[in-house]
Amino acid sequence: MEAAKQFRKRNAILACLQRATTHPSAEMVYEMLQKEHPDISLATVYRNLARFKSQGLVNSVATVHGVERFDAMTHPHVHFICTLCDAIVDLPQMEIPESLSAEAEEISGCRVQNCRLTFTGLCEKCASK
Amino acid sequence: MEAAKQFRKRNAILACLQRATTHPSAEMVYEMLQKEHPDISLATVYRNLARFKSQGLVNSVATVHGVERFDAMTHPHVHFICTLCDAIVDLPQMEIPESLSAEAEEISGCRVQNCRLTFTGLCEKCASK
DNA sequence: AAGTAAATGAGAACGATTTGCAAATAAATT
DNA sequence: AATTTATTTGCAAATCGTTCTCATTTACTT
Repeated sequence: MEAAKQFRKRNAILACLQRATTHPSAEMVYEMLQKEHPDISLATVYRNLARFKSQGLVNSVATVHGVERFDAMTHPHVHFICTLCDAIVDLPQMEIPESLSAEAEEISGCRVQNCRLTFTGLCEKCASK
Repeated sequence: MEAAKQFRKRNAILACLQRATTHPSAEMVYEMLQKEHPDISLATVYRNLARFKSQGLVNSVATVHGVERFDAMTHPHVHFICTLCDAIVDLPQMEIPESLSAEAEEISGCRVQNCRLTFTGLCEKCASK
């Protein structure tokens, strides 16, 4: 009973995402979990990310340089992506007007399920160089 | 002088993008050019898309299922992506308020260069099934 | 404890994109 | 027009993120 009970890696992956503020990629999650779970496999990270996505627990925020980035904040919000350092930050102060989706539906006849507002440019750090 | 003068493939690729309304991927551009240029190479398409992007002639609109999609309309506008058939359509009737970028800059200290508003859901065709 | 189902690790497979290199084409120079 | 130089291209190999296969381990049920 000494040996720490072996919890599912899945929980660790979700928890990692929930505490992250960096909108990490699969690889980043894998690296962040190295201390806690040195034996984790990258495949497990990918598998569980896919599962979380299909469960709606996690969203894909963007693909930056061919790398998908994730977010456990599923409530739609605004993002900023730095084109220099690839940082993705939330802009929680900005609201996406509810009315936008309705407007899009009316105009296009599409059924809108999701809305994403993303700015790109230079983040504060990179801009001040 | 009989033989048609050999124009650069580059022009054909850009022209193809400019007349396309589908926000094609590199592969789609390649296929669309088959009749006109059966000897074109996929690598050439990729190379020129990268060049156009760095020149600001073409924008990357989204990455759908790991495939990058392009647009020669560089003026920022609204897109809708169908999660069923992967179609990407413009919603030119919807405007992105200029003020949004300024607001984002004030709030975050970032330097905003670009803004993207994207809806996802079911397109008209797919919704009516 | 045995049997079944789900989760995982390791590495192979896959697919989109990039790159190296030699040949083809265009542009510049004489 | 011939020669040199720079750019563009086709092809195939390489790269890299992601997915898949399969054998093993872990959890659950009886």
